[in-house]
Amino acid sequence: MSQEEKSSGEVWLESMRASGYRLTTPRRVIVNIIANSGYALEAIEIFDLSRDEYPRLGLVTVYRTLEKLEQLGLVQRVHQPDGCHLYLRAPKGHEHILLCKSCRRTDYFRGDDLSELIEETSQTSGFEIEDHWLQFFGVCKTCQQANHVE
Amino acid sequence: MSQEEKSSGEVWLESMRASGYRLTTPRRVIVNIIANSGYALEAIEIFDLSRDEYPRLGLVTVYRTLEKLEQLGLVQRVHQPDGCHLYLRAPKGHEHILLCKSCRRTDYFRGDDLSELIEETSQTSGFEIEDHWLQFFGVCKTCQQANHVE
DNA sequence: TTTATAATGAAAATGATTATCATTATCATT
DNA sequence: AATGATAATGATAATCATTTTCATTATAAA
Repeated sequence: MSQEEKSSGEVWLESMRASGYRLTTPRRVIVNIIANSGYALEAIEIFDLSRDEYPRLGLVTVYRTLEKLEQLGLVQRVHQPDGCHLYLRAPKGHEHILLCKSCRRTDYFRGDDLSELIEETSQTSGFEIEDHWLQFFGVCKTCQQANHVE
Repeated sequence: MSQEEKSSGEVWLESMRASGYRLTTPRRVIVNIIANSGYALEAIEIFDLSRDEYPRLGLVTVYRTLEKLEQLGLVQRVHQPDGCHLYLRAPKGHEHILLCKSCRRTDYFRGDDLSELIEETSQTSGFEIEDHWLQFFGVCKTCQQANHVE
């Protein structure tokens, strides 16, 4: 909690470097856009926002960078009932995602320990359960107010 | 539990009719494919399976029928970490989806009552939570065995 | 510096989904 | 059973997100 503290973006870049990826300007720009956004973004939105800083960026590089960040567990591709392929900071530890349906604002919450239910469901179904999703969808405070005015 | 019992397909078709949709051969065929499948299917797979029974079916009709079945809450579009747009029978009541990553076999489980967590998260975040997803992903018994043989 | 090669971006290709529109089928009414 | 309004269909074309290809450029280790 001093000036020494690293931003998420810096941490992500270090993580990429540690995995043997080269640090390039396109990657720096893309990473910072996502790490500093409180919203789930489409690839094309990340592209547009990044080009404000680095106009000769190619859309392909956005896709390639997203792919790597996803593999490193830093970014999560988000799926929603009525669409998919939005990207946001991956939840840490036992966090889960809370997403505004209207503006795609992102929040994270800590929830039930699902390990018991997972164990129980494994037994009953015979499945070996490897992943789980617990996601909430709703309307954030700002969008609730916006809709009231009408 | 007699011969009188209606198959899921028949129930879905009645529900479509009740909503004012006409009952057509393409719809009957598509509905039965999905209702009787234990797997989450892609649109193109539903198309191929349906054409065994009704060869002049158009792919567009599959998409249109899926859209309606989804609106009626009978079919759910499934999203997975590494892809989306698979279709399966929607979970009923408090059921949740369990999906095999390997063969897309579908199962359903009953789980935690999330209402308390939802209430609590609403308070903390200020979000008005409207929907939630609890999904498990794993490997079904059959695929576990298949992988052992090698 | 130099150099091997990872990364980039432009362009083309692909593939899933959607829109258009003339034709056909359903079903309420006769 | 026949009629007719119109919902539904399917062929085709259009759209749009994502991926592939490949010549050029930038990174970072030596």
